[in-house]
Amino acid sequence: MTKASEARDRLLAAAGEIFYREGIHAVGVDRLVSEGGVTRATFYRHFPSKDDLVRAYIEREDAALRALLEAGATQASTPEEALELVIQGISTDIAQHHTRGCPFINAAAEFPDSKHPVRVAVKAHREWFESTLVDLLTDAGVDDPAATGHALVLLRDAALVGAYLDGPDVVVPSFVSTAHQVIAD
Amino acid sequence: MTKASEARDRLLAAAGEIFYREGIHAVGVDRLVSEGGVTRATFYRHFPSKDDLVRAYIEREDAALRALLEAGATQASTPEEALELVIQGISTDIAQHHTRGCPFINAAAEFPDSKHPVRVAVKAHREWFESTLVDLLTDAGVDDPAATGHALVLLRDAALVGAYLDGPDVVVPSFVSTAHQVIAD
DNA sequence: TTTGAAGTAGAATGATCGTTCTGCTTGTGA
DNA sequence: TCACAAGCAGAACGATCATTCTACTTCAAA
Repeated sequence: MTKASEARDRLLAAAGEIFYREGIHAVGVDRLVSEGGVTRATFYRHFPSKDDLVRAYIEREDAALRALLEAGATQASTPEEALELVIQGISTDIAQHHTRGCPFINAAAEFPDSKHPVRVAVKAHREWFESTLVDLLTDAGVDDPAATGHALVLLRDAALVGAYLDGPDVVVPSFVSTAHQVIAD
Repeated sequence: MTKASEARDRLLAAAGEIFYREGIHAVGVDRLVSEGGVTRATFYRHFPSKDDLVRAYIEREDAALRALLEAGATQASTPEEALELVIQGISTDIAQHHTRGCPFINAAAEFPDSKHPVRVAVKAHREWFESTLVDLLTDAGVDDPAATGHALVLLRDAALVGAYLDGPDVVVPSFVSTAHQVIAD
């Protein structure tokens, strides 16, 4: 577990907001420390470099989505209900919080090297998300859960990107109906 | 029409390659002029600022895709055939050229301001692409061409992003089959 | 009681950013 | 012939980049 630290939490929270809203290479350490209410020394005490803060930001987004899915999984009584909760959870998440696209896709756009820690973290997130969907689809008895799971991952990508570039009002309903269609087979 | 200039063409071609492969904020003018075989003075003679070069890069990508679709449209004898050529054209384009994601989505990730010229150019491209698809779908007599056209735009987004992050071998076939399914209704 | 880690504040590093400048050469149209 | 735009080469601008540093304070555990 990461050590508890108010300053670290403040910095990471501010960085998450700014990185998502304005991009990663576009914001400097000056912005990060001033908006985080933290000094440069404190920054580099907790993160060896800016890249490490970026990786922590990606892993934080990953953890948030895992929590979202786990909440749905424990709340549901059937696999079908769990799938429905996942779809609804993603929809409200897109409409309310992730209005600037997919944090993982956006980060990947800025890091072309697939071996960079940020890209590795993005890959890990996508693999977890897909395998979790495949498990749910298998439990629900869907035909070809592997292909359906992959299709749902792509659908979520499209929904997040589309909500950013075309607006959520058109895209989110389209995502919900297409997701149902894909699951129903 | 833009004035003919070897140096300008060289610079724009090199910039297109580098921006797409490595990102936009990540590459400086030094790289652009050295890889383009052009001096700084020539750079700023043709483009008032780096932002203008970025906009030219986006518009160049837009023009290339318009050419791709127009080639398919003139080659096909029926609307159904034209749609098929579009799907196949996008597929081979993703597998062969656009292996680093969607240039428009990637650029949008780096430019949060929706009024920025780059974002305006991206929006114009997406609106043209969607309306062109809707026209084709209307000619082909598909039910609800507006919704189907929008779904196809999202599918292409997902295919480009997925091919970059998960690999084209899994994603492109999935794109083709889902596109057919959406058109068939 | 004391040691040390964690915090604040701010100066300073060298590198790179986008942009502008001075000179010199070349080719083309008036 | 000559004027001028387009190209070359490279220095220089101030600003900002990520990172490191010194100096002082606070506070909890040993």
